[in-house]
Amino acid sequence: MTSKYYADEPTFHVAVDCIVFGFDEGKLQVLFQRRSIEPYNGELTPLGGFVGEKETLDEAAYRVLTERTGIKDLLLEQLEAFGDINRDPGGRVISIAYYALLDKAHYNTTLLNKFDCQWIDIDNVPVLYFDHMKMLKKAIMRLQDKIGYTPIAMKLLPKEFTLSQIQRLYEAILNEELDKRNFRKRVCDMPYFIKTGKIDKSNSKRGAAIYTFDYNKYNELRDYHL
Amino acid sequence: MTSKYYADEPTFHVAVDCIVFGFDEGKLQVLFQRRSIEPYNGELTPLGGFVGEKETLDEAAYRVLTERTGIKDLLLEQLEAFGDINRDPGGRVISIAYYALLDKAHYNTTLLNKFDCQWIDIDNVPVLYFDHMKMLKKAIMRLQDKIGYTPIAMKLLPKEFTLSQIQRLYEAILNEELDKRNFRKRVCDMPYFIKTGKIDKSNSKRGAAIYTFDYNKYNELRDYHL
DNA sequence: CAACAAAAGTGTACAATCTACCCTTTAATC
DNA sequence: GATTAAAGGGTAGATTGTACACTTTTGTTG
Repeated sequence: MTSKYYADEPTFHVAVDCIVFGFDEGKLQVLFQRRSIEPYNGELTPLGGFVGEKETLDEAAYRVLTERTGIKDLLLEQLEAFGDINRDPGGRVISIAYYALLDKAHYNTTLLNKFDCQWIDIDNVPVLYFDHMKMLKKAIMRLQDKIGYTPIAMKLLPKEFTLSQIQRLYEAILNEELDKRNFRKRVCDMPYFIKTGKIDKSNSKRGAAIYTFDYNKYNELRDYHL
Repeated sequence: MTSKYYADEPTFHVAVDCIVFGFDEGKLQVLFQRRSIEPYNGELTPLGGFVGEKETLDEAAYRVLTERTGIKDLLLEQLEAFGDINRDPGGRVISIAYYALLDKAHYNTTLLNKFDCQWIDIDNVPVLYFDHMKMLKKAIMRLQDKIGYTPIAMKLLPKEFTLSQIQRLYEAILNEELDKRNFRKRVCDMPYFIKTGKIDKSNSKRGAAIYTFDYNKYNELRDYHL
């Protein structure tokens, strides 16, 4: 890396590591990849990669995610930079941790094999190396926090969903049971959850009302309050 | 930077930038330094410096702060990594932004001149270069957020303080007036605000009760809830 | 020394929000 | 038409948040 003014300063490898969340069969899941380079070749790690000279940190994270999941519509947010000296025994690497939320339904499963990735239930995550467990914990805490005041969790669901599905999602994220009546009240009070009129019969004989999330209305209301 | 395994990957300059808050005469203030290198030599910037090969990010931030303020007891927390390609016209530099809270009473003012630093009222900050305004805004938002559920703001006050002082501090941070009775109720309900029995007459004829913050008790209670 | 000024200190009623809690509806299946 | 399995809906009580105004104290001043 050449620099006109700062040439005497040290330089570092910079990487991104993405904790990718999905939701399937009532379980919160995280996407891992088998590492294909030394050291720790073969171990599970979050989706990561080095930052390129011509890309921002966000772009690097987005590139890593899209190339390995095939999904372009996802929520991506930086967590924190990790820079302990020996965090990576392969060399000094400063890693910018991200978390991402995506709808597994859009996942290109052929990429699972190509990149040797796998989804793992959140309560079944194995030992992680480096400081990846710290990243995962931070990601979970951030997610738990943030679903309390923004509807980001909707990024984990298909465009159309039932109230029961949202509740199961929230329960999976918060790792606790929620009262059905109180939960539905809160959701239905928000004007950006729209009842489509359609009915989903896949999970009950009676059928459940199908809702969508109106991002336009949500953004309008948010902007209005700023 | 040599690396056994990652030698082919690009490397970057990595810096830390610290938004340092102080509190004086009822005003929230930020510490700036006149930049002494090109480009933008002479402009005001947050306290920053390059990360060294043998230090973590936190250590780099702490080093920059202690060497330029003389203060060792301060709250330091990472905000976010900034990595836009042209954020620094002097070269590609990835900057890890921090914010810090310290008690100006302990500030070594001889260092103000030595490092060409100055305190500026939060409502009087000039145009900032690079992405420093983003960092400042993020720091303020984080601070505003966080004082709602943790007592970090106490790091901005001397060890002993009056209730009026805390209230003025909170008002300065939140940039709004608070109801005196409600505010005092909330503070006094917390068992780690300790009335010393001493009285401060510097600001009123009547005199105000002097309190301290009991960090031990606070940590005990926090730990208990985890 | 009496009046004044300036900040400290205190309590209550109302509103809003959160929480706990169970029975009815619907339609597919047998 | 009996059974089943999930969806759907309302209320009372507790807790929390908010709005609001006067008294106390003591140094200063005339």
